[in-house]
Amino acid sequence: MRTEKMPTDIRKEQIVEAALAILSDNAAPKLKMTDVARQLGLAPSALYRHFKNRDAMLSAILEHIRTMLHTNLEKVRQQTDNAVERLHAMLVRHGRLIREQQAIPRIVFSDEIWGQKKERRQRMYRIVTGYLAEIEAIVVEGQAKGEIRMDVEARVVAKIFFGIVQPAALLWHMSEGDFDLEGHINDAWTLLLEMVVRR
Amino acid sequence: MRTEKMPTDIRKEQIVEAALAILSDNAAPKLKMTDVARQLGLAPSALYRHFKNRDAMLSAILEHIRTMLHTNLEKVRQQTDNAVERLHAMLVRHGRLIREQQAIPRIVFSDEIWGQKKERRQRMYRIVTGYLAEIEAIVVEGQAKGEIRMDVEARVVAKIFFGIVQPAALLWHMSEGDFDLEGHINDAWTLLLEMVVRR
DNA sequence: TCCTTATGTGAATCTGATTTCACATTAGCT
DNA sequence: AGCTAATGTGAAATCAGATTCACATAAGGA
Repeated sequence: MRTEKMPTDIRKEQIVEAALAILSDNAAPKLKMTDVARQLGLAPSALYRHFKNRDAMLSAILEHIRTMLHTNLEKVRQQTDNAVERLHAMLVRHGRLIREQQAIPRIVFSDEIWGQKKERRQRMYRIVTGYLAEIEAIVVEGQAKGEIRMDVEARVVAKIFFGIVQPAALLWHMSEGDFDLEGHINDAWTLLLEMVVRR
Repeated sequence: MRTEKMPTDIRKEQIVEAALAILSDNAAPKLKMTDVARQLGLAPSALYRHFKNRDAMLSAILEHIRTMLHTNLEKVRQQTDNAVERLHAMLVRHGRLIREQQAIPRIVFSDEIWGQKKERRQRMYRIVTGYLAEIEAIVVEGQAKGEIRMDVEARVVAKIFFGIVQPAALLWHMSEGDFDLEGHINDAWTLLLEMVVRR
């Protein structure tokens, strides 16, 4: 295997992506430096040229996930102006994300997060609540434009949204793809829709 | 510390409970044999008198959790006959469970489950789906008695229920108790109620 | 009470992973 | 082309935690 030298900024990206790929692969229990290195055809020690240690690498991964979520949201915002449609689009996209990026729930729930570093848990908490806040914002805008009924609290809708997506990820995961992801999302959407637009 | 000899059936119980206690303690990252032993004032090696290995111990813990969930449900069934009240009672109890037994989400999400053993993941999947099935049953009974509208699928209600409880656990956890658990459950209940009884 | 066996112990071992280090190579600048 | 700093490597050090084992002890039945 040919392993070229890479400028560290690119290599860092590659490492993060390799890590996500590994985590998305159902077989992988815990993220090992060795595995990440192999994925790139590098020696484990090479990783330390780019990250101080495993911990720093994990931080970079977290950041990458945050960005993915945010980007997702931006795209939906551009895709349509209507709040209800936006919520739906978010759900659908999230379904895809769950399929393709199993890494996300994997990380969110992993011991890495819950372990030692209180700091990391807080970081994750901020990512999640930040995401919720963005969804909430969509709802609030929708309410202002009369697309969404006023008497449900936006904050609650956001949490319900989260509540659709998160267990779906979990169940899909546990079932090794057996769980009917789309079905669940459709069902949930029907109810959410009714909840949000009807009186 | 005085450490008496214990018949293995009692000791097993103690070990499982010690493990849960450790996991419920926010400080604990991963469940270490050493920690479990210390909690009981035993030498680590003593644990191996009661469980073949760490893995067997984890299995016992899973089983214990399954029992807890099931017991919870049984109590609610006895508490009231009305399906809607039952759902509410379940929510409230679950809130308590989240507070007191942080161990449960901890285990459910842990690497222990997702790691190596496919078998264990399946076991967990069965526990969760079993629980969902029981909630679904409550809904179905409620529908038969006219307490719950017929045109929402029981299966979906069960998942929504799960969707209320699970993210709550996660957020409460991440926030180190800062997250407004009761508020969330109340809000969610209001919506669920409307969804389930209104047309 | 005596014996047998289950339970407990501490030290040693095994395992699997992260990390460090001295050395090699390549990229890219002048 | 030649130099230098950045990147990569393999072997070895380190670490943490699970597990084993030979030995100790106490519980409970005969």
